[in-house]
Amino acid sequence: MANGKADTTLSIGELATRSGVSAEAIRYYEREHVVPAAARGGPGRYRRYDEYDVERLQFIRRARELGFSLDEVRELLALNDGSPSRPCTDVNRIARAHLAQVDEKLARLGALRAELDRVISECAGVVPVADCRILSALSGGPAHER
Amino acid sequence: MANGKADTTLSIGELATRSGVSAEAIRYYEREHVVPAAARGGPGRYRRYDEYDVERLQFIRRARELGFSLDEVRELLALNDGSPSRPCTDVNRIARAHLAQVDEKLARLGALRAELDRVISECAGVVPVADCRILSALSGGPAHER
DNA sequence: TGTACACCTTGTAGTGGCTACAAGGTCAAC
DNA sequence: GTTGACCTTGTAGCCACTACAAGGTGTACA
Repeated sequence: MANGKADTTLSIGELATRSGVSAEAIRYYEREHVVPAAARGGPGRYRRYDEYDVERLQFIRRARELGFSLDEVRELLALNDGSPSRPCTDVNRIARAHLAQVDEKLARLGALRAELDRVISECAGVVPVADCRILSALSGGPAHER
Repeated sequence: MANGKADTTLSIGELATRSGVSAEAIRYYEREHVVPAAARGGPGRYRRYDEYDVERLQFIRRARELGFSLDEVRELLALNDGSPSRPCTDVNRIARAHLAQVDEKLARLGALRAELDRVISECAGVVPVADCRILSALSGGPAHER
């Protein structure tokens, strides 16, 4: 209570600046129960935050940057808040499942990229539209697709 | 007019089956002016289609599978419909710009994947939550992030 | 001719994770 | 007291659909 850190209070705009999460996103997280409803301190009815909230939002931002969904972020936060002596099996499960999803997305995008590249490479861009290999590929050209 | 192909008429459901595009998506494309409003033929007011529409929808489906946006699809269709003797410069431009976007997305996703993998590899999943490297990385661990 | 039933119609809401307003309220400083 | 920056809630928009509701139509068969 007297640690000189937790009793600084911040507005949502200050929290936004400090955490790197926009004020609108913070309100959105509150609506979506990713973070609890902020206390409305002081004389008025504005949301008030402290250093703990800065850390929390930074946690969320980093998780989002790694591509975790808000559902996953909620779970990770709950695990982070839970019993500190429990093994981090669930954290690992969530992270590995997410990695697997990212790998899938990469594989799909890589295949798409290869196909797109193949289609493009057949066309120099100077022939008449009627002979364009890109368009003929999309029209069901002979090269692939069945 | 008497080529035995163009005068077969199809319902939206049949077009969906033949083109591989759902009936709901076809109606959506009509609303979004990706395809023109269908004729309402026959005795009632149902949409009627022909073989030409099957080809059109297949074109759209293939372009979508390659990740082109509906805006890009509209442009590609217009070029495909335009003067057949014009050079396919614009087709090439659209396709190459799209490829560049895909490459960007791949690079970002690859970097994210590497970072996620790094974070995960530091944690065997059996240590207490309090010592979990995944959570400490998200909390602003010492390894990176600033 | 009746009727069952598959299919179609339009319109609306939801997806994810926000962003971008609009219209008005509050706070702090001067 | 007044300015002006900041905050409030609520709503709409993004993308490319999907899903559903409530009702209309087409056709096959009895």
